[in-house]
Order: sequence, then structure tokens, then C-alpha cells
Amino acid sequence: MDMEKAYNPKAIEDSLYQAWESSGAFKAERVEGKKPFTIVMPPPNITGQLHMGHAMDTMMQDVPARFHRMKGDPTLWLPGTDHASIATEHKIIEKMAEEGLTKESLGREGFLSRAWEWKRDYAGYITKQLRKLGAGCDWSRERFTMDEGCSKAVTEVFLRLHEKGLIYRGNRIVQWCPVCKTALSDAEVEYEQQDSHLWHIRYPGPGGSRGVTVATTRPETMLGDTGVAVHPQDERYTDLVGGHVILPLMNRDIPVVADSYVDKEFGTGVVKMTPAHDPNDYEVAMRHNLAILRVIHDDGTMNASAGPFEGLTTLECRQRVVSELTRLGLLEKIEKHTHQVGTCYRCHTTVEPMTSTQWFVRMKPLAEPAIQAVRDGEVKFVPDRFAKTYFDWMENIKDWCISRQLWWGHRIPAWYCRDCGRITVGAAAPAVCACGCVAFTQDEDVLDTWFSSALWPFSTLGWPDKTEDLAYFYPTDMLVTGYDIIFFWVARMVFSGIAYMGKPPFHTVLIHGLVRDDQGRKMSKSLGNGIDPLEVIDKYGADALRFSLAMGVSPGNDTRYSIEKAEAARNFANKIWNASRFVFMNAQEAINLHGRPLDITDKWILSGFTIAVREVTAHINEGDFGLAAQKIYDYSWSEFCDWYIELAKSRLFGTDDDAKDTVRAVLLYVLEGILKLLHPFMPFITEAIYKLLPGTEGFIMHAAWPEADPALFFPDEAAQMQGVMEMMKRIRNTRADVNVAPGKKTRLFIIPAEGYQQILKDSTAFFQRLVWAQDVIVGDGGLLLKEKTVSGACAAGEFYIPLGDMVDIQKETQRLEKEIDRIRKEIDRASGMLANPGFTAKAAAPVIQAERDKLAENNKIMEALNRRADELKGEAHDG
RNA sequence: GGUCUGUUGGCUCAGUUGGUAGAGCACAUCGUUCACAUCGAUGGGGUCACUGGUUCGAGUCCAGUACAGACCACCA
Repeated sequence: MDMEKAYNPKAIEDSLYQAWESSGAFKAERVEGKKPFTIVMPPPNITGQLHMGHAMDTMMQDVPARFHRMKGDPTLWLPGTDHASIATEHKIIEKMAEEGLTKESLGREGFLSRAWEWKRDYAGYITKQLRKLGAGCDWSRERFTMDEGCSKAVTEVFLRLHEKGLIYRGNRIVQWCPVCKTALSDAEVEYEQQDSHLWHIRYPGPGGSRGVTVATTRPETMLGDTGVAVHPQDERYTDLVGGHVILPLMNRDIPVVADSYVDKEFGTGVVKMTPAHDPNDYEVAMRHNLAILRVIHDDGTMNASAGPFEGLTTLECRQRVVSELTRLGLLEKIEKHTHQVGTCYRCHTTVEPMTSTQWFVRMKPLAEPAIQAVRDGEVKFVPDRFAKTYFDWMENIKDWCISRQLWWGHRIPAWYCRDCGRITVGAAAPAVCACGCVAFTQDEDVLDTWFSSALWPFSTLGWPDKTEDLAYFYPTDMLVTGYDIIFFWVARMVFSGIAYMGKPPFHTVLIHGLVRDDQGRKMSKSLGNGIDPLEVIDKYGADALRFSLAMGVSPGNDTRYSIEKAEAARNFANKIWNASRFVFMNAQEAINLHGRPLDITDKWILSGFTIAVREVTAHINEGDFGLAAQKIYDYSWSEFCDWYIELAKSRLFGTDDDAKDTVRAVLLYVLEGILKLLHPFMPFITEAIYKLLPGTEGFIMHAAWPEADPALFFPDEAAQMQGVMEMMKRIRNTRADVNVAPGKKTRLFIIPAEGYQQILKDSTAFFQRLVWAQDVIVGDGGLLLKEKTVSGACAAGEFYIPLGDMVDIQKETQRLEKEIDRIRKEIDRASGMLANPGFTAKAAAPVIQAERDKLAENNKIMEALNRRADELKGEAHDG
């Protein structure tokens, strides 16, 4: 067996992945009569490369996928990428700008061919990264949101919604990004707190009559004012309602209306109404039939309706308006004011709300069944608190603006007659218009990128065609994603699945948190604090990266990532590697464990394995990969490596061939089990070692997931073994206390407690190897010689280490007293509890029994320690 | 303004139905015997943010307070 001394991930990872992929190991097969396990991958945006968040997301999907594959479920993990309309277009434009190019200079065709090139490059790079991470997805089913099938699904959905009257086109106020020059949905606006001012501006009354003073954060929009509003119950202004005031600078008469939207307490109690550039004002304007006057262009400059201010940017216009008002003496005061300003989620430019003709989806009818599905438990969020986030959004949903003034995306399937302008919605241009015209132009706009993402769980399986994959794999089982896209994506997938497939797209939504830097900050390019997953893989291996993203993470919570975590996981991988190396050095052939005479250490480690299997399986089922990883780590390292392997050495290096075979069989059995439990987290190293394991064939990824075997579970013996181990620890501790050099051999006398006679006699070899005893004498007190010893007592019995002149009787007395103190505290605690009638009357029976047992045990220990302390007094006296 | 999360040893975090507080890293002492120094042994270190309540018993359940963070929201 030629295993390197240290585990070297680089030597195996790439070739292993290639072996998996080329053998079709990840390819999902439809098996009649068997329930599949399906995950569709949240398609990464083709805007760049994968970051730590994607690595987390990938691990979180690969773990359940590999787990279910090992459980024998036909498993499909379907990968793909997202065209990410606005985000990608934004990036491409940035890149083009470096070459001095613009969208307009290339034209639509030219731009799109560049975009497709971009897609080829980035999707290729991303899928390469996923392979590096060890993602076991079915590449034969890889999809892209703009491929032929997905595009067909998009058109189909658009037509169906339009048919049902759920898609409409209209002139409404929308969020507009003046840099991306497109409309946005409400979800695409991010609010940022900004320090600003509140300008108080006087709007005079007609003919020198009483006017009003309005307070605004956006003076430039006053050019588009078509009214002012006051609260209906505000006595200060009742006389003005129904009248007019004069809009300064523009010298326009504008009406004063009363609307309860106005807050009497805020500002002056008078709000200027700019319906074309403020969503609330728009609402008020609808109620009071105010005019709607746009004063800002799509590019964020003032238009002709702004009169003398035409051509200025909004910011320049603000300054000019303020200085003009000051000159005219109409600016009463300026207050400091902080408020939330909407910005574009892709370029972070301040958005300008403005009226615009766009396509919308009527959301209420779609949202209702989607809310019900979560309420009824058809769709479950894990952790379930995220259902609340979902409800909050779905219950207050507004119509969804789906058209974008972009080029990269699914073009809207609507056709305009060149003669009469009539709109026809259809997959292709109609042959002839009702007006007799045969010339049409397609709508210039594309759809919101989330429109296609919403269909991902079924468009990728072939919908709207009735494919075998769709019939077999839909609905899928689990969706894994970060809490940051519950609105954007999860909610929209749920209502889409219900609307078009009749069933929600998955039954479980597993939510994870964000991966932050070691100071808790978001990892971002601008901060330069990101850790590149590929660098971690390069340095520590993909398994270490994956494991470090699972360890110590609790579901749905953010996690801080530091390189130390990768290092710790790398060390664990190395530990597994070397434990395996040890096993293979001592066991070259497969040995059947069944029917072999097990000793107490075998029974102990096998019982521990049963527990590990139960816990790891349960935690993976619950989606708690942090606890699952922790259990594997502890069992493998603390129990198997630190104890069992060390205990095994006495038989392994002994002369009893039969005992040797038994311990070999157990080593191989447990190692194989550990590899399987670990495989979903660390696929590469476990696969590599599994190949070397005698008697195995095929991939571990197809091996059966371990099951708890009742025939290999021995709780009583395991508990006894723990008593022996505790004695070993106490002996080591005692030796360290009195500064006995670690390697120094000493004799050891043991007086077993009741029930421990046999096991301690059988354990002398372990004491020799693990606590540096040479002669171990297990017997009664009569064996004790008149020698100077250090000693101790624990549940399994008393122990005495003769150390001759090294023993300082005074110090030994002090040491024993410390021990006595410790035990006394235990006794006080337990007897206190048992003396409490409330406890004995109400606590569960096993809990009370456990306390009684502990008390009895500690009483015995105390007895032994006291006796020994008395003896020491005698010795001090003699000496 | 609303909702949610967090506050546990120097640091990063675990802690499943309430039953004597755990890990990793860091620290101290010791250790190269044939799996591993990417290691082993031993040790120090916490009134579980605070205040009440429920309970025989609370890190764990309830209420409130403080601090931190996230998300949502139309106060111009």
C-alpha cells in the first residue's frame, strides 16, 4: 500500500472527479417504482466566478444529494446557469466601455453576439469551478435560462398569463434606474440611508392670498408638481382645500387637495404632489384626478417640461432650483434630514421613480395558493422561521413589473402592428393584423431575469413538453438557497409551480446564511476581503473547504469564515488519511466481522459507531449539516483514532492470530463506516481511501449508507469500557501531576470496584501500552506492599503507582485532599438533589436513578480516598 | 415604524425534547516507541448580556431591558 505520509489532495481530486463524471456516476436514471430524490441547483449568475457563498450553497446541496444516492434513491441534482439579464448586461457594458464601445455603437445584434460569447466563457468557468468543488451533479442535464427549452417555457408562461388576463401592459409609476436605463421591480430596489435636507418652500396663493409652505427632500421634482395635499382633518388648511396655489418657478396654478395619506405632524403638514415621480403622490393623484407631468428623462436629465431647467441632471437641477427659490425669497428654511433612498440593486445608482409604459403581472391571484401551500405544510422552510419572511412578502405583494429596457434576456412575445399599433401577444408575429396590415415589430424589451428563474424547477425538466423526466422528477424535493433570495426567487418559484404544474416545485426549502469574513463583514469585491474558494482548494483541498463550511454552522445563520477553519478541516482530512494508512498497514485482506469473538474495546467502538450512524443520519435528514459534521469529526478523531486504534495495538502487535484477525475486522469495518458517513462532506478523500480498502469495489458514492446494526450495539459493555478509560485518564493525570516523565515505566496496582474485576484483569495490556505500566497487578488490598505510592480512585476502582523516593508524602496528601474536595462537591450536589422532595417526587425516574448511581459511586470513591489519606498520615508519622 | 436573529471560556462558534456547560483555535507544561508534529498526553480558563417569572431544577421555556446585526416599510 503506497499511501503518502501526508494527505495530498492535489494528487487525487481532479482525476477522481474525471473518473466519476466519465463513468456516468452522477447521471440520474429513472427507475420505475422507486421514488427519486431531486434537487435543482440555483443557477449561478454568469456575471463572474463563484465565491464563498456559492461554495456553501454547493456543499449544502451535494451533501443531501450524495446521502440520498447512497441510500439508493435515484438521485438527480440538476445543474445550470442563469443569464442574469440586468447584471450581466451591466458587466458587459462596463467591459465594452474599456474598449471605447457602447451598446448603441454595436447595435442589438452585435451586442447579443458579444453577450453569448460572454456566456460561453463564464458558464464554462463556473461549471469548471463546480467540478473543482466536487459537486456531484448530472452534467448531461445541464441547463441555461436562455437555452431553447427554457426560452420556450418562458414564452408559454407569458402567453398563458396574458390569456388569463394576469399579464397586462400599462402606464404606471415604476422604479427606474437612469444608468441601466430600465424599469426595475420593487424587489430590485435597495434602500440606503442617506443624510440629506428637508427644504421648506413657500407656494404663494393666487393674487397675493394665503399660500402654503411645503417640505420636501427633492426640490427638483417641484417642476413636475400638479398639486399640493393636506390632511382632511387639519384645521390649519381647511379653508384652502379646493382652492389653488401657485407653483413657483413655473408659475402654474395647482390645486390643493385633502388626502389622509398626509401626516399632519411631519414637516409643515403640506405635501407637494409630483405624481409622475413619486409612488405615493401617484396614488393620491389617482384618487383626486391630478395631472401627471413627467419632468425627468429616462437618462436622469430634466426634460422639456422642466422649462428653463431642461438638460440639467437632477442633481444640478436641485441646486439651481434651490438658488432660484432663495433669490425669490421663497425658501423658508433648510433642515437636516436622514432618509432612505432607493438605489438600483445592480449599479447602486439612485433610482428615479417615474411613470412609464411597462408590462405587469397581476400578483394577488397567483400569490394566494402559494401562501396556502406553505400554510398547509406542503412546502416547509428549514429553519421554519423563514416562512414568516415569505408570508410577509407574499401577503403584501404588489403587481410585478416584468419588462426591462435591456437587450440581454427573453424578448417579450408581443407584436405591434406598424399601421394601427394594435398589440398581438404570441410566440411569433401574426400573419395579418385586424387592420389588414402584415408588418409587425416585436416589443423591444426583455423580461425580468427572475421571470425565467421562477420556472426553473420545471422548465429544466422539459416543460411545457410532457417529458419523462418531468413526469418522474417533478415535483423536486429540496431547494437549497440563501435567505437573501427568498423574495426574488423562492416565492416566485412556488407560485409558478402551483400555477403551471398544479403542484409546488419542492417540499423543503433549506435556507442557509451568508458567509462573512473573519470580522463579520460581507465578503465583497470593493472591500477586497473575500476569500477565493479556489485558493482554499488549491492550498488545502476541496474536502477541507467543504468540511470547513459545514463545521460549526447552525441552520440559517450567517457564518464567519477564516483560513484557520480550512486548516483545521485539512488537519482532519490528514488524520483520516493516516488512520487509514495505519489500518492498511495492518490489514491487507478483507475479514468478515460476523461471528468473531469481540473484546470489550471492540464492543465499545462498535456501539459508538451505531450511535454515530443514528445521529449523523438524523442530522442530515434534518438539514443540520453542522451537527452531522461535528459528530463524524468527534467519533473519528476522539473515539476511533485517539482510543480505539491505540487500544487495538496491543492485540495487533501481539501473538494471538485469532485476536489479530478480530481487531483487523473491526478496524476495517469501522473505517469503512466512517468513510461512508464522511463521504457526503469529503467526497474525494473518502473515495480515494475506499478504493484501497480491501474487499470493496465500485465507488463509495454508490455504496450503501451505513445502518445501525442492533447486533453490534453493546451499551453495558461500552459503559464499562468507559469506566476503564476514565481510570486510564486519571492515571495519566496523576502521573502528570507528580511530574513523572511521560515515557517512564512504572508498576501499577489496581483494586477493582465491584463489577470491574474481570474487565480490569483483561485490560492489563491496555494499561501497559497507554499509561506506561510495566507490571499491572489487579487484586485486593492485601497485595499492597509497604511502598510509597501515588494513588487515586474512580468508578472502576482504586489505583496505586509505587514511585519510591519520588513520592513526597506531604504533597501527595495535598493532592489527595484536592481530589477529596472535588468528589465532595459531587456528593453534595447529588445528595442535595436527592434530599429535595420536589425532585424525587417530580423528576423522571431514570434521572433520579442516575443521580442515585452517581452518588453511590462517589461515596465509594470518597471512602477509598479517605482511607488512603489516613494511611498517608500514618506513613508521614512513621517516616 | 414593523419583523427576525444574535449576546456562552482570549478568538470563532456548538449545545437536539429543561436534568452537574462542550469543541476548534490560542495559551501553559511535557513528549520524536514502528498511522499522523497537518501529531500525542496533561492542564489553566466561563456567575451562559441583564432583570423578573414558570419549575423540584433554566444556557435551554415566558415577559421585559440593554447592546449588536439583518430584512421589510410610502412619512414627503
